[in-house]
Amino acid sequence: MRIGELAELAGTTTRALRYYESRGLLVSRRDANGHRAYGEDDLRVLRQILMLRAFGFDLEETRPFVECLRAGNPAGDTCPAPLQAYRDKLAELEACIAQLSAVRDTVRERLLRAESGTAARPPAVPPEPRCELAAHPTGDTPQVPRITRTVQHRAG
Amino acid sequence: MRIGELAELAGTTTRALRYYESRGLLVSRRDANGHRAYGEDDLRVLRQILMLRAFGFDLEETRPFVECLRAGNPAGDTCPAPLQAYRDKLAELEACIAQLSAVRDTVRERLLRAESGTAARPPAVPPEPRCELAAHPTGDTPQVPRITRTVQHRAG
DNA sequence: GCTGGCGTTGACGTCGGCGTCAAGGTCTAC
DNA sequence: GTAGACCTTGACGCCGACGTCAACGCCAGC
Repeated sequence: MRIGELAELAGTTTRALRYYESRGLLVSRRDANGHRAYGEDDLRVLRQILMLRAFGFDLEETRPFVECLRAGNPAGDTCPAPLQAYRDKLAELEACIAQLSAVRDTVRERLLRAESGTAARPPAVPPEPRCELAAHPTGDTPQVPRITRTVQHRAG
Repeated sequence: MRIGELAELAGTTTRALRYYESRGLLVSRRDANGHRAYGEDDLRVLRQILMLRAFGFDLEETRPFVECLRAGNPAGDTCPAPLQAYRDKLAELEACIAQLSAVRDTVRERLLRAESGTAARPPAVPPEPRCELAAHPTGDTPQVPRITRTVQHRAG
């Protein structure tokens, strides 16, 4: 199977596949003419990646699952590292949900005060972690939520 | 008051202030030497902006509030546009929380299955909107959650 | 042999919200 | 006069996950 076929089967683009390969997540044999050649196991790896991305894992976080698959496990998530990755992501999700709920409550309160004309404003600035929320990107592919850590640039 | 003083009073940086001005959110008089000069109302506008950013509004979304303040309202959120912005943001927050909760449930379920060794995997791909969740960026400033819409680039 | 459709690598563009130089001007204190 | 602390504009850097050219190779069918 060549790259275009694999991409279509998995519902993504050739560009994404080449990008995953550049990150070391996908590997490819090459035909005599240099074209990438894939098999069924590559499709499984790719689907694993895409599913996790859909759950909000960023690419690097999918690596333990990919390695687990490559190690021969039929499911990519039964090794210790993927299990821990699940737990970490769950904790992240819980924290973000709590955070967003707190913000929602604060915004709701401010809306009520503003509607009633009661101009009260405690600084009311919630705590540390950040949650970014985004609309669906292109509308052509069935998009799915995404959760990403975004530690900002501060290194010189 | 000059830019450094204003920035420190509001707990931000001069770079941010110049950026806000470049976006048309802050306006500045100039001293004879070309230095920016600010007053108390500029501090109010700036605080409004920073508070909303802390709630997850992106810069452009703070504009109605700024305009409401400039229109003479003591609170920036009693005009129709800011009220609607509050409501929109609330709806966005609710949607994102629901989305993240659904993902959390799915991930939790997959964790349980993987822990028990039961390799079952329905595609289980949740719906459309995206939520991005990020860690605190630098750790030096008291950071706060952020919610942003990120409609991706597709225009040519 | 020529068009069309696939593939290849490389490199720049995109998004927001600033950080971080760089190269200079201004004012104050010593 | 000179060091230092402030200010100015301009421009590039950063982050992830690709999109989007550009310029080329390979192969099939006409």
